[in-house]
Amino acid sequence: MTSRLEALCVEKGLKMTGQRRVISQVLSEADDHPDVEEVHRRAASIDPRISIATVYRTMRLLEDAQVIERVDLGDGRARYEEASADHHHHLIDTRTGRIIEFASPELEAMKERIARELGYKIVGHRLEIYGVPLDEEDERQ
Amino acid sequence: MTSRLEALCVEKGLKMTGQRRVISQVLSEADDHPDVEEVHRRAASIDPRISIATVYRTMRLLEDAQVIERVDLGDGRARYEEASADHHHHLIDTRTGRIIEFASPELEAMKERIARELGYKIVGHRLEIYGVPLDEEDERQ
DNA sequence: ATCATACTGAAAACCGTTCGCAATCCCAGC
DNA sequence: GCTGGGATTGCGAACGGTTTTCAGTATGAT
Ligand SMILES: [Mn+2]
Ligand SMILES: [Mn+2]
Ligand SMILES: [Zn+2]
Ligand SMILES: [Zn+2]
Repeated sequence: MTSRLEALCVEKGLKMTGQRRVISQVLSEADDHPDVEEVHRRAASIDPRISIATVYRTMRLLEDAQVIERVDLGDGRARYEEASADHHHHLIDTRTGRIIEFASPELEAMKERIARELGYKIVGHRLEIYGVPLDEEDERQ
Repeated sequence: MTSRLEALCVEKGLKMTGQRRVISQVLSEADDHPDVEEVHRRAASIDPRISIATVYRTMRLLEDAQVIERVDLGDGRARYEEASADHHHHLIDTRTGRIIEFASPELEAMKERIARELGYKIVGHRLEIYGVPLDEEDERQ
C-alpha cells in the first residue's frame, strides 16, 4: 500500500527506499506531532532494521522537500507534522502536554501589519501559546 | 559600583559572590540579547577567572529569580535579556541578525481571546517574526 | 575570626542531532 | 531479468549547547 506521503515523495523525484516508505507511512498515519524518537519507535515496529540515523536523515529530507514541517514546541527536540495547506499554530496544555491546533486570520493579518509598520516583510514566524484548562485554573500544580 | 541587577539580586536574598556581581554588571549594561558565551566573554574581560560553567549556573539562577528572561530565537542557544515590566516580542532580520523589539496590546488581547475560546487560560506564550527589510525584499539571498 | 554552607572551576556526562565510512541498496540502462 | 555506479544505510564517533560531579574555596551569619 503506498501512503499519501510516499506518493508525494515519488512526485518530488525522491529515491524510494524501504526505510523511506516505512517512515512515510508512519508520518501519513500520524495525527499528532511526534519527535524523531517517536517516529523511529513507530517505524521500527513495522521494520526493526531502521536506524535512528536514517530517521533523522529522512526527516530532514522530507522537511527540505516540504513534505513535512518542523514544529518547535519549546521542549528541546524537533517535532514534525505533515505539511498542509492550512497554516496553524499550537496551544500546549502544560498540565497534560496535549496540543491543540488553531488558526486565526485576524492574528495573521495583525502580525503582517506589525512587520510592515516596522519596515519588514515577513519570511517566517512562530507562535505558541501555553495554557491550562479554564476549569482547572485554580488547581495546584 | 553596584549594578542594577546586583541590587535586585540582593533584594531577592541571593548570596552575592564576585562572579555574580560581574555577571550582574554585564547584564545590566547589555542592551542586546547575548547568549551565554557572549555573557562569558564580556564577564571574562572584567574578571578572567570566571568560568563558563558559573555563567551557565548564574543565568539559570537569575532566570529562576525572574531577574532576567530567557529568549529563544530559534538558533540553537538560549539568549537573555533583563526582565522588564514591559512585555514585548522580537522581529529578527534574517539578513543581518538584527533584532527589533515590538509590543502590541491588540495582539496580546487577541491571543488571550483565542485561548479563552479554546477553554484555556494562558500561562505563557511565544511569538517571533522573521523578516527582511521591505526595501530589500527582492534582493537575492 | 570561625564555621557550616553555598559556590566555584575543570572536566566529564548529557542529550538531541549530524557526520564519516564501509557495506548495501536502488533503479536506469542494457 | 541482470548489472554498475551513485545514492542510501547502519553503526559509532563527533558535535554543540548545557548540566552535573567533585574537590577546593569563598561567603556571610554568628
Ligand atoms: Mn500542528
Ligand atoms: Mn527583547
Ligand atoms: Zn501564523
Ligand atoms: Zn506577548
